[in-house]
Amino acid sequence: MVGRPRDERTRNTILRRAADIASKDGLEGLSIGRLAADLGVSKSGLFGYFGSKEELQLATIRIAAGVYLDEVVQPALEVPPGVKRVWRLCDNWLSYSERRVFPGGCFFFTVGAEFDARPGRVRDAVAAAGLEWSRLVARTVGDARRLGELAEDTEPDQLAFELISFMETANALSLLHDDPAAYRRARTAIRARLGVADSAARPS
Amino acid sequence: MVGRPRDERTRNTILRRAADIASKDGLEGLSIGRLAADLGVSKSGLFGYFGSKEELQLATIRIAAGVYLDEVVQPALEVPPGVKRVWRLCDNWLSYSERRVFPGGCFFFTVGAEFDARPGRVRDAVAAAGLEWSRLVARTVGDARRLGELAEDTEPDQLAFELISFMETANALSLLHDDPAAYRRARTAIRARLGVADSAARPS
DNA sequence: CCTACCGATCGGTAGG
DNA sequence: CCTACCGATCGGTAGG
Repeated sequence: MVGRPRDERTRNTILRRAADIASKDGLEGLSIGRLAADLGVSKSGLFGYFGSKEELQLATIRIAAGVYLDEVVQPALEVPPGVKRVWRLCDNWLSYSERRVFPGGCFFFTVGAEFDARPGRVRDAVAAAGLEWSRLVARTVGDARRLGELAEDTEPDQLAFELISFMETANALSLLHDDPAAYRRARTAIRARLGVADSAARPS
Repeated sequence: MVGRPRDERTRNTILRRAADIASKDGLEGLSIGRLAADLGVSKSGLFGYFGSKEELQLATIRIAAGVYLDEVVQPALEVPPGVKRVWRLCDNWLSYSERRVFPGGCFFFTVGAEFDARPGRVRDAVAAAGLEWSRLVARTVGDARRLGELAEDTEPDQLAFELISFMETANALSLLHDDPAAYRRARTAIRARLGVADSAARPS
């Protein structure tokens, strides 16, 4: 009953826009009045969909997680388990960041940095999403090792940490310095770490 | 004449507190009224030191850069050039983050993520500080290579990117998940990358 | 789902 | 360096 079934399309439109704004200005920088003006609706009308700013923030995180799943995770699961799937996951992530699916780069990078030193439900939701992602990367690495495609002494959590480090930092540096070279550096580092060939990325 | 020489100690106290707040809540989350209340002075009195919020933000960045220099850079320059100096620089950074010299972790990580998608002087100052740091790491790596302590085909910019990735991500994950293991992972990754022994960090 | 409003807080200023 | 204030905006509510 909550969420007015008939208006779910409108609700999704609102949240997709909210995620775009939050990727640039954060979930605190996202104001209800500005979002309403942006969408050409009244502030109290928009407010009614969520009931509080915190609920709007939490719903925005859920929508962004859906985008992330569609853009990064799902297409990688079409590749069979192994090093190639690990590479696909990383390359999809870098492409998602590079294409500015969210205009402020990775939504979860922005809001992670914003809430990492504050308590509350928003922080908990952001942290949970990040943990799920870390575990997915580690599990995918673990599969590749079990298949004999990575050294036997590979520690999945450690390698996942390293891969995620390259991705996050490419996102951060490309935004702060308007420098696409960061993505090239991340791909070089990830390829070296996985021992995959420099195939798709060297037409020039 | 700007900055009232007689009050420079007060000014420094204000700015050091401002940097602490900004490391948690960002440079936009830093409000003049809250900062004044925190320090027990009037809002307009504090305002008079800076003249605008943007000038307060820029002065806060300069103070934070000084802390960074004292905590991370200077002590590493006491070690002679080479791989050990690179390691020292990285280890100092991780310690600076881990000891919460700023309560919200690395000041520049927080404000970098906050301003990476907004134009303006604050962003430019944050980006310039980040670039200076990247170049210092790359130069230190280049020195080590020239001394024959790293492989001849080491690319300083690439290795600097990788080292910085591990540091930034340790900071981010330790905060978001309240998990000190991130620092261990970063040190493991950096040691492997530099080929330095697991000396100081394995008493247990 | 709208207009009109609430108290709180924002950056900034007047006046002393 | 203070008190007192400015208009703008914040999240949220009343009333229809």
